[in-house]
This record gives sequence, structure tokens and C-alpha cells, in this order.
Amino acid sequence: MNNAHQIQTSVDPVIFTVFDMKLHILLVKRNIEPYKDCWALPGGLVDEKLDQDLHSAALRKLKEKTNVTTHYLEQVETLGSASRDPRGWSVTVVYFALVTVPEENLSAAHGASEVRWEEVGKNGVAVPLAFDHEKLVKAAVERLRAKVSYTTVAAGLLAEPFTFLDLQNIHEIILNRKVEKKSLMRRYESSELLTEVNETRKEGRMRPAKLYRLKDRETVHYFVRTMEGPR
Amino acid sequence: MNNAHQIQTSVDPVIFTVFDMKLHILLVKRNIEPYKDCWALPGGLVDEKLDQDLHSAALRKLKEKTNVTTHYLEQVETLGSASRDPRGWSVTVVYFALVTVPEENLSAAHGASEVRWEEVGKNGVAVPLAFDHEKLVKAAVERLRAKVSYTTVAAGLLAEPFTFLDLQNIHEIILNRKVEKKSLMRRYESSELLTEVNETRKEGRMRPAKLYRLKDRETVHYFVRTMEGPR
DNA sequence: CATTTAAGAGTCAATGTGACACTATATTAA
DNA sequence: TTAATATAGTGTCACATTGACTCTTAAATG
Repeated sequence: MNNAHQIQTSVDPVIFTVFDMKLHILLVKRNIEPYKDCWALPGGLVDEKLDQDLHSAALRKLKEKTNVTTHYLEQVETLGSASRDPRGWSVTVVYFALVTVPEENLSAAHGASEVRWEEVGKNGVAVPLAFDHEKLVKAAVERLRAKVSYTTVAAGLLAEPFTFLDLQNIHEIILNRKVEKKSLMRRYESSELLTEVNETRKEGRMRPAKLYRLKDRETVHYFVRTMEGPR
Repeated sequence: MNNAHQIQTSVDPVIFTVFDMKLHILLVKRNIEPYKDCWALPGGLVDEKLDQDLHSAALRKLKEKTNVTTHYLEQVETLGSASRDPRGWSVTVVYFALVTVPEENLSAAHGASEVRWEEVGKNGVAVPLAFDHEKLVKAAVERLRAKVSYTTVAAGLLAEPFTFLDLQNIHEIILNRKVEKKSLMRRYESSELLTEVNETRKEGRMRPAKLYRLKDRETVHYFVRTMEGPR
């Protein structure tokens, strides 16, 4: 029972952002074997010295690859088996993080020769990923979609201030379907999470939209019911 | 990065059952340090040789402590930190399992000097637990309650055949509140998960209740809406 | 000042819910 | 044979929330 075991423990954050009206995740190109030159999640081994706990290990990985800060980091699931890494038994804890649209860009440091935002389509990303990372991404996307359909987490992705249309777009992009304007508005009204600011217009000669900020970027409101989708 | 690290990896199943109209979980008394003679979850280290993956590691732990089989095993969350075990960095993957009411009883083998079913009250169990196991139990109970309020998992706890009242009781015991008969009936009807069998009566001189079986013990039906509780 | 066009408020049928009243039925006692 | 009993199971309804749709509002432009 007291065998000094050799199970590798890592964290794999799936970092989401939205730009160009598409959902994206952050990938890094591996520069060591196994799966050298293959795209992978920006994860890595938990460091006994550096990391107090799993959550901060995930935050550290996040910081190493991007300059942006997260308003949301949630554990998704943990996969562990003898076969998922050719080097032997390994366990990885999958997280998903939401970051606002990146302006200054990525730091291709820390063992990653390349870093990039990859579009998430209907069936995950278009490139093959190392290890079982496609499965991890799938799980994270499912969780994100579920969460967005019954909470206000998606609002955290927006740069402030934002219009209601921005909010609606974020939901539609992540859920990959139309969302009823009025329905979403009602939900955010009852969440009491938005504060109005001033005004602006988006395109030429139309009525300007109100601008909002979040009262508290840390708070996530749960809708009384999940968004049901089209009838 | 390639430091041979020493993170201990374990699984901790929270095994639920219902008898005497109360929710219970299985605990074992530790017979080694640390926390010797303290009650704990029936978990243990993942064994690289024995276990193919985390799920089967949890099943193995379950089998070592009870003779019953599970119809439901679900991963809850993973906790890992430098401080949760005095011996150093450790990670544990928490599962929750549902088993039918135990008849032949527990095997107090495998490093546990004592095994027992402990009642789960409003605030978890009444005895202090080793490590952070109270937190793990709390997380598992929350997840169980959530799941029971929007799925048919609870039905898996019943020995077949069962009456509708049995089903209602199971829900009420786990959720720790009254559940509307008609509301629950509607949900199970639309789940199309029950098959009628014959008849029986429970107490003396009243109308006998129909007996049911589950069409498929593996299938879990998701209700269209969460049970909302009293108005 | 009329026109344009999206913002955003109003309205409504459909759905599912909790609550509670009501009916059905096997057993037992008269 | 029949009435009483007590739980099993069904009927009904007000209420809340939803998706869908329509209507009003308002700044900017020409």
C-alpha cells in the first residue's frame, strides 16, 4: 500500500475567449516528446514547490501562457488512466477559464514554441490534439455551454462597458444558436447584475444602445430556469 | 519540469444508501497513521498495477469494503493541495456511489478495523472525519441532492419491486423535504422508466399499491425541470 | 422636421409546476 | 351483503416562466 508510486499529476486549463464572433480556445504547440510538434492544451505538471493547490496550479499555467487575467476558473473533470500518456499512469485535472478578448498577445515562453487561439466549431477544434486533449476540450465545451445556458458567466467575457447586443451575441456565439432578446433581457434584469452607464451607437443612424457594466465581476447569477432553446 | 514528483493520488468514494428512513454513507475506521482510529471515507491510493483508470480504482475501493454492487458511480470533484495530508502534496478524486440497502453486511477487511453505515444529517455526519473528508462528504451530498432533484437516479437505490410510495420516500429522505406525490408521479411517467408488475399491500386494510420495476437500471432520465420545492 | 433603423418594452399562448380536492379499491368488521 | 376505512392514484386549477411575436421609442441623418 505504501509503494512510492509514479503517477504524474497535471492540470489542463481550457481557456476560452470570444473574438471575430467565434469561440476560441488557447492551444500551444508541444516542443518535446511525446506528441512533439502537436497542438495541446496549455497544461502541465503540478509543481509541489510552486503550487499550493490544484486551483493555483491551474492559475499558474494560465498566467504562463497569457497575459490576461481570468474572472472565472472552474474545475471540469479529472481523467486518469494507465494509457492516456505513453509514459505511464497519469492523472490530469481539467479546468475551464474565461478571459476577455486578448489585446496584447500571448507569451510564447515556457516550453511552448508556439501559442495560438483556435476556433471551436460544432465538433471542437479542427486540428488534432495531443494525448486525450480532444476529449478534454469536448468536456470543457459541454460544461461551458451548460453553464452559459443557466447562469450569467458569459457576461464575464465582455470588455466593459458593453451593450445588450454584445451580451446577446456572446450567448449566441457560445451556445451556437439564436437566443431570444426579450428572454435574455428578462433573465439579466432579474439577476440585478447590470448597471447602466451612458450611451453610444454602434452603426450609423439608429437608436443608440444603453451601455452596461457588471456590478460585481465575481458574482455569477443562476437563472431560475435553463434557457430552453427554440420551440 | 521532469522532476520525479511525489504526489500521492487517491480515490475517495462516498457510498450512499438509504435504510431506516435515513440517508447513510459508508465509513471506515483508519488503523494506520495519520488519523489513526479516526473515521474516514473508504478510499485509498490508486494502484498503478491494479487499476486501469480512475473509475475502476473507485470501483475497486467500493468492492473492497462492501459486497453490494453499484448502479451508479459519478465523479464529484478533485481536491489537491500541499496541506490536506500531513505527509505532503496529495490529490484525491471524489466519487459518489449509490448502492441498494445492504443485507449481508460489510467486510471489515483491507486495512480497515471497522466499517459502518453512518447517518447523514442536515450538516453531514455527526462524527469527525480524517483529513478533509468532511468537505468531501459535503460536496458529495450536495451533488447527490442536486442530481436527485432533476433526475431519476434515486430510483436506483430501491430494491425491486417497489411501490410508488417507496419512490416518493427515497426522494424525500435524500432531499430532506416533502415532495408532491402528483408532481413526482408526472415526472416518472414522462420518464417512461417504470414497468408495472403485480400488486401488494403495505399495511392492513387499505388499497394495495402497484408494484414497479425499472425498465433499465443503467438509464438515468433527466426531468425537463428541476423540482422546485414548496411554494 | 420627416425618415430611418435598431433598441427595447409590451403582449400572449404554451408549458410545466405545486397545491389540493377528489375518486378508486382491497380489506375488514358489521 | 354491505358499509366503513384508509391509503392509492387521478383530476383540476391558479400561478410562474418561457419563446415568440408585435409595437413603441429615440437619436441621427439629410
